[in-house]
Formats: sequence, C-alpha cells, structure tokens
Amino acid sequence: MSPTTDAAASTEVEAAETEAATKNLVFVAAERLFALHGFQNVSVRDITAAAGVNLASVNYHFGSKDALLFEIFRRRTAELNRERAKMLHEANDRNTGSPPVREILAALLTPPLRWLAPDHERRISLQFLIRARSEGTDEIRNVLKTDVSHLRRFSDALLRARPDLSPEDVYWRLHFTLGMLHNNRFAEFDRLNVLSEGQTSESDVVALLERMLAFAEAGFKG
Amino acid sequence: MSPTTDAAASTEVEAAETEAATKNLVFVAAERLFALHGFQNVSVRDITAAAGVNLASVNYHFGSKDALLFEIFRRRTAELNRERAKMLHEANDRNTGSPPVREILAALLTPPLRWLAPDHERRISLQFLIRARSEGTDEIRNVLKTDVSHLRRFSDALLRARPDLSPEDVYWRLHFTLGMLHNNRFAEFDRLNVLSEGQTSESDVVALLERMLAFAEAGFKG
DNA sequence: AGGGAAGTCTTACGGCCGTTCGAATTTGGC
DNA sequence: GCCAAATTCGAACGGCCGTAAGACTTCCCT
Repeated sequence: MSPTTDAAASTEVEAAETEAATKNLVFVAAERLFALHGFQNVSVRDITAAAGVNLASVNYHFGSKDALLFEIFRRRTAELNRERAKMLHEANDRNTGSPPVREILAALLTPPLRWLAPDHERRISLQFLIRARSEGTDEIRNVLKTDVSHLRRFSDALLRARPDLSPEDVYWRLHFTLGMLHNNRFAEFDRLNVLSEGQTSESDVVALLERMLAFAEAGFKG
Repeated sequence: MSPTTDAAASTEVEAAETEAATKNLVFVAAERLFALHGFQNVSVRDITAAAGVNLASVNYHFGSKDALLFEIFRRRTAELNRERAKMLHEANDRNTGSPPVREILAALLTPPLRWLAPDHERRISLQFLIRARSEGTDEIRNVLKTDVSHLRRFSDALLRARPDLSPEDVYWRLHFTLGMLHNNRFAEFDRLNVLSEGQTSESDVVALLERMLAFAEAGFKG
C-alpha cells in the first residue's frame, strides 16, 4: 500500500480498524467461528489458533470471551442499523408525506438480504448476528429487549403509512416480518444454494428479497 | 392412587410414561432446563440435582447427555406432528376437494400456539422444541433437514389449494410462515404477558394465533 | 427364602475450559 | 541508541464437565 492510500484509509475507517493487527485478527476469526459453530461451541483456543495469535490475546485486547462476543455484536449491529436507517431516510426523501409500506419494509429487509449474498463482505456478519440474537449472552438479550429505539423508527413510519392500524397491529406484523428474516439460518442458506444451480447467486438473493417483501407487504395489507 | 386408576392410566399412557420413575424425572427436568437455559448451559449435574436423582442416572437411562436431548426432541416432535396431522386430516374431511389455505395454515399453527398457553401442560415443551431447532446437536439439525415428510403433507395440501402457485412459491411462503412461528422466543413470551395485563392469558394466545393466521393467509393470497 | 436382574449410589478419572501471571519481546518517542 | 510503555508469549492454575467403574441396594420371580 502507498502512503497516500494508508492516509486516505485511516481517515475513513473507524478507529477500531486501525488498531493493533492482532486485535483485528481475533475479531474476524471469532466472528467467523461464532457464526459457523455458535458461541458455546467455540473456545478461546479455537479463536486464537484460527487467528494465528497467542492464547492470551483475547483477554488482553477484549477483557474476556463474553466481552469479545458483545463487541462484535455491538459493531455489526451498529453497521446494519446504519444502513437500514439510511434507506429509511432516503425513502422519506423520495416521498411527499409518508412512504408506502413496501418502501419501509424494503429499508428494513434490503440491508440484511444484501449482506446475505454469497460473495458479500458481511455475509458471515449477518450469520453471526442471527445466531447472537438467539444464542447470545444475557447481556445481548437485554440489549435486544431494552434498546428498541431503532425499531421504533420503523414502527412509527409504518403507523404513518397505515394510520388505520392500531399500534398493536403494527407491532405484531413487524414482529412477524422480522421472524421471517431471522429464520434464515444455515439450512436455508444451503437450500438457497441448492435452488440456485445455474443461476448467479446474486440474483437468488434479489429473488428472495422480492419474495419476502411481497409476503410481508401482503401481510400488512390485510 | 387407587389400583383402578393405575390400571386405567397404564392402558392410555404410552409405555415411556410408565417406566421407572427416575427416567421420567430426568426427562422432565432436562426438558425444562434445556428450554429455559439452552443445551450447552445445562450440565448433567444440574439436571440430576433438579430431578432429585443420582448423577449417573442420565447415562444409565439414556446413554449420554446428547442422547437424552435427542430423545426429548424426538418424542415432543412426534407429539406435535401428530396433532398437526390430525387437524389437517379433519380439515380434509370437512371440505370437499381441497381445504382452503386458511384451514391448512390453521392446522400447522394451532397446535404449537395451543401449547404456548401459559397454563398448558406442553408450554415448556414448545419452548424446548424452538430452542432445539436452532441450538441442537448436528444430529437434530440433520433430522430437521432430511426428514421433511411431515412438512410435505402441508406443502402438498397448499399446492392443491393454490394450483396457480409454483412449488417454489409454496415452499418459500411456508418457510416464511414457519419463521413467524419459530421466532416466538422468550422475549416475546414476556412481551405477550406485558400486553396481556387485564385480559386472560388464554385469550391472548388465541388472539396471537388469529394475528398470525391473518398475516400468513394474506401472504399466501398475494 | 434365595438368587439374579435392575436400579441406584459413591467416587473419581481424564479432559477441556476461561483466565492469569511473570517473563520476554517489540514498539515508539527522545 | 535508550528507556519506558505496549504487546506478545509460554505456562500453568483452578474449576467444571461428561462419563465410567464398582460397590451396594431394591425388586421380582421361582
């Protein structure tokens, strides 16, 4: 890398990415292993061996195995929420008044579905997030339960798009929609690949997004 | 218990229930602990302590901790599938030709939602099944992936009800519907209880079933 | 009453786990 | 080139885990 490239990168990339290489090696290896095998089934020794670093690195750089899991969860959640919020914001700008239901749901579902593309940089991150959501620590589950500010933006938008619905209606239908999304575990990724023989995998994800959007939008229409 | 009661019970209840009391104590305690805390977070010592039996009981009666998990999974899955199949059968009898989509989906969703009722005998079993589905052993996941004969009955019925849809359409919409169902984890049970203040919990589950049915049916209408 | 099978109990083995400590090494400012 | 701070390293500690072996008890059938 040339010095100019380094300089440009260091201004764009967040601080965490420019820290000690070891910390990042641990972060990336842990994310992958947690996503593939689950938190409880991956030991600190597995992580440090995969990362090619010393056993003590996890505790030195992150404090504990639990704290490592939480930091990965926090960063990836923030990234995903940022993309969703951006799409929702763009939908607001595109429409006078309130965006239609479909565009709100698209802002919610498109970012994670994009991450799901087989060659996407964040594919493993989404698998990690889905796993962490159900298998994570109590701390993670508490964050998911208490910090609903992000989802509120979407439920509020949906309420504006469908003022005839009660808040309870919107809440449950949003919950159902997220259930459709979060159920996309490994078995389904495989199924996705099986169904895709012959097609480009890219278009498969697009087709899946279209299916989900159509199903959820119809669910909201009722 | 009177002898007559015992005799009557022993003819109705399946053999497993009349076996050594210890085996059942282990089975029930393990199911509860697995459902509440997850497979990896519950030790054999936790189970035997909760059941009030000896440590060696798990390995004596079930062979191993993994085998115990699998046996619970197998029995509860069979029970749930039996109820679903029965409802689907009744729907077939009720209608000449093919039952409408809503009745097919009702046969799929009503049994687990019934189990979800706060005072239902199988409430903890459903929580166990939902957990085992995502956190279980490789063996369990293989069963879920390979043994699709049960779900085939429903996809076939849906195809008959909606011959205009392609098998892929039916498969994905069925998958989405199950995602809605399987996403009903603990956080949502709590949410269910919070929303229910003042009402009977019984009617809450009925209301949730109605919401899910309406959403899924609309998704299939599209 | 006796004897064999079935079940229960105590105890402990081997192993992997997360974490820690002190020494060795590298890094960065002067 | 030097010193202090930051990082890496090897090694080990205490602990909990699943499982097994063997002695002991209970039950049932003849």
